[in-house]
Amino acid sequence: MISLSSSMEDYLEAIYEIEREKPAVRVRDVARKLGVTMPSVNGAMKNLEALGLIRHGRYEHIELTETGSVHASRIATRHRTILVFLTEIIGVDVETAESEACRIEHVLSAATMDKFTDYIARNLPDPGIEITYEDSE
Amino acid sequence: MISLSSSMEDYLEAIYEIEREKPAVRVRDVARKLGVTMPSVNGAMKNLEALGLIRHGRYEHIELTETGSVHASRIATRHRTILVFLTEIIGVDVETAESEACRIEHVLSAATMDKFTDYIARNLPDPGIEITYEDSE
DNA sequence: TATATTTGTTAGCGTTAACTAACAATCTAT
DNA sequence: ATAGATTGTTAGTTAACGCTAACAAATATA
Repeated sequence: MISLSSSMEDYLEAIYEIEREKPAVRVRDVARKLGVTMPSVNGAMKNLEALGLIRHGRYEHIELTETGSVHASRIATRHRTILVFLTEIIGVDVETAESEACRIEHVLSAATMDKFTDYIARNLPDPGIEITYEDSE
Repeated sequence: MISLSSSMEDYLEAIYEIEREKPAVRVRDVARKLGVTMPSVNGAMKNLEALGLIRHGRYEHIELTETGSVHASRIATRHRTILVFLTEIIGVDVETAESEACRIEHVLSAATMDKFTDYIARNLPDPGIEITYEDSE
């Protein structure tokens, strides 16, 4: 099981999101999305490439590998879960929730995440949200 | 408003807790509680002293200042709130919740903490009502 | 009291991860 | 085709924060 730092998880997640927004992911996009400089992205990309999570030729665009994609989507799911939880259940405003989800997503165990998912499924006040969970009733 | 790193908050909180367990707080105690070496504690103490949050003479015991105490108790309260939330509401086991509370406590805004407190107050399982927050099948 | 053990400190190193400055490649538009 | 803008890279710095090794003070004990 690959274990990544919060920082590397952020990069991976950013790439994953940009992949869904644009035809190609470039260093510049990642830098912009995360609010860091391009050299920082460059260093991180070397790191993620060494871990087999992305492919990135010099001056080329960035791609997630299969493994990288699996990891990234796991992180993205955590993010969404925490976001829904904070906004829909706890009542935190979207902006705050967004920024706090970014940090919480790195610190919860898989087991706790599952409990969150279950709890949300059973307690969502408004069932008409675009994410559907299993019927628990 | 003083802003501390997660690491410094951990040290402050540890001192606060040890103060309630023992007559004097020593470098050794903090090191043991946080699972770091004494030199690490030493460095952190210099840091916290420079910030006016503790007093610590060479080879002497460690004390929280008034400001330090206020900060530390705020962190401790966050910790307890998150712990209660994870165990009582979400149903995470105490051990996992303890370790995750340690990390979440550093990343939530005061506003979000308030929402959590409110939510807990409104949703703490009441012995008189049949609410299940664990999978009870 | 002298020595051993425990506790505290200092110095110096390694890692992570950000940054700036300078340089290189690529792309765009004339 | 080439000048200028944009994007990417490299090198080197900085800061936080952990560590080990070595030394110093304090405490306990023979």
